[in-house]
Amino acid sequence: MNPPPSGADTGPRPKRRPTMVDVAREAGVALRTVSRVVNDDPTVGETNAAKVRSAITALNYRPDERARQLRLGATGTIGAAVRRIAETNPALAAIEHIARASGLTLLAASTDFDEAREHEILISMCRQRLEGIIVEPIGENHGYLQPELEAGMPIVAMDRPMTGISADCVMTDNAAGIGTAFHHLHQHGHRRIAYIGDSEHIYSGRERANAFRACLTGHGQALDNLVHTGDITAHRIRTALETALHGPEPATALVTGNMETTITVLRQLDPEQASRLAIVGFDDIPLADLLQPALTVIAQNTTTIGRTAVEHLQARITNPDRPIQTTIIAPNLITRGSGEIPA
Amino acid sequence: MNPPPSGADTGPRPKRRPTMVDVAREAGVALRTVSRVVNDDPTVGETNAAKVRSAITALNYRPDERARQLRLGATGTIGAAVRRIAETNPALAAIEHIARASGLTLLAASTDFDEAREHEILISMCRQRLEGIIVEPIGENHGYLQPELEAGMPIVAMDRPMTGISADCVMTDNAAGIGTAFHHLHQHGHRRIAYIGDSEHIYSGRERANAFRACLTGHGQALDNLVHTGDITAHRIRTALETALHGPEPATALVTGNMETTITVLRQLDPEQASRLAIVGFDDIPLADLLQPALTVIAQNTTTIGRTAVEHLQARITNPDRPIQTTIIAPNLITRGSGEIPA
DNA sequence: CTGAAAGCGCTAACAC
DNA sequence: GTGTTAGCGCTTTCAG
Repeated sequence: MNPPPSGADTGPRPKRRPTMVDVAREAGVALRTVSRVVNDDPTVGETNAAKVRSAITALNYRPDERARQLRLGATGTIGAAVRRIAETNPALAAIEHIARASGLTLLAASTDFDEAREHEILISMCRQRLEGIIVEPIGENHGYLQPELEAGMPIVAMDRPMTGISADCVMTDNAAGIGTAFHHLHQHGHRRIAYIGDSEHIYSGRERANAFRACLTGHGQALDNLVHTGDITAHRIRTALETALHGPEPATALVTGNMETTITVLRQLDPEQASRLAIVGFDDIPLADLLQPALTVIAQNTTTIGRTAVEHLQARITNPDRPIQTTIIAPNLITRGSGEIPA
Repeated sequence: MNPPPSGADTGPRPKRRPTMVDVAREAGVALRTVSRVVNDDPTVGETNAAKVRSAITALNYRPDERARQLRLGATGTIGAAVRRIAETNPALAAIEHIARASGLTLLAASTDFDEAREHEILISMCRQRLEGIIVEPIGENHGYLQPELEAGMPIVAMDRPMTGISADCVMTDNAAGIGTAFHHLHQHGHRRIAYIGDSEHIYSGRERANAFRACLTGHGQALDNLVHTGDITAHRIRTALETALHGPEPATALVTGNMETTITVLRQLDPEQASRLAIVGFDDIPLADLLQPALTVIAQNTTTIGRTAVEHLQARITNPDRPIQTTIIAPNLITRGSGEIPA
């Protein structure tokens, strides 16, 4: 009913943001000149530059990055599809630092361990024409990315390889890590060493379990009741622990296959047990040094992994035809106490 | 020197991705028809739709989301400028979930506790015309955002308020949390309770220290040597602990002002000390239950905070003129053992 | 040093 | 149902 407040064109400011054309009109110069000022092109007369700048502040003008990118053809952004953003992930932290140092923006999203979600995120990133994508693969079939690779979208896998397509990959040397853990416990006198790990449906779960089996047979041992894999639930872990620790030949040492397994195991152990059972966990854990005993771990070189992933991505952006590379990075043993408990 | 391989237009495929025009040509239909098919517009004949679809797969066409957004005027993306991506941050996790559920993409970046970096990220997000921004403020002066707010960019602060401008904000009730911690220890018989916290240059550090002082004076106590604030370094924490625990009237209980302080304190305590000193930490800590004694904490309702931040953002996107709101969310006491040690 | 005009890839009036 | 056409806001030849 009510008309806008009197004063024809001083009413409620229209919500449309001013564009470069508006600035040009306000400054009384050509569009081209505004563009030059905005992009710090030195070939602009000081008087005009000043007029443009004051028009910019007067109108509250901000360049639209989307239009710029559309015209330029490049987004200056790389994507990271990780399993969990917002959770400790030193590799992602490294990726962010390096991307920033290279002048790239990072668009990060969580796949949340969900294959459909991963698919959605990756396709969306492709449609946004990101310069490249780093992904911690989840799904069992990434064939749908084949067209994207062919169209020249650089994609690098981190932590596990892709399935069904061949792409660059950076990951930890799982077998070496398990070997180091086993060897360490063996050197401390343990002859019955058990392994509890993640499901063998998952690539790293499979790799690590197999590596552990190889350690056992390499030492002429049978696998009997020493290797326990599956989903990580309190119930399954408890059963595995009972089998391993209470048989006729109880294990005196334990290798846990990833961070989540390690934590679940520790929650099942009472302090007295924890002080007698030697444990080496795969993956470092925040606050591992504050536990009693402090936790000995196989720590992935997460920073190196993240850095290498960005480097591979940049190399492929520069040269799309380079051969596909897989880089395996050795983890480190960090001794803190739990792995040095004698047999 | 060498000409491209013979066969004029079958040479190495040009890197340019096909556009809608290419698809239209290939399918022998108009651009508009392709657009309709891509956007699932039902008003397309089945024969044409089929032709378009096969042209799309033949050419390996993917729509360019940037052009689409430029034309549509909306990005469907919100930004989160947090202190540390890739570190445990349940609020960020909540933001991501809700954003996704609302069909919004989340662009996350780390300010890394760096004021200049924060400035850069926020301005960049504004230039990208994100639908809105959630920020964990770092800097001491956010006046540079005033023009953005005026231009209608929705910005919500999380965890601390902005300085120098007024914007929506969601944060924890710091005073209530400190009060709860103090009261809990007091109820367990402690009469000398010390506080060690972050620098009072930081908003939450200041709020919590002041709240603790209010608790002391409210109980008729002097502040003498009981409140220690400053940067979180091992050296400063050690000094603070010595002053608090070894004076003529040693404290029997301790409130630590944030997660980092708590961890640094725990690293300074030998197990014997830890078993006698009552501690309540502000902020929950992963694995707090595995420590000995398990750590009693004031846990922020991080999920609620994240959810509320997105809700405020969406409300402001919908109605830019709504009054500015600050929401304070009470934290919870989680008793695990360390806070229930008697005096 | 500056300005007019074309076009990045897409959507949406508006004809037919 | 389908095609024509004019932009979204920017950069950039190419003339002045």
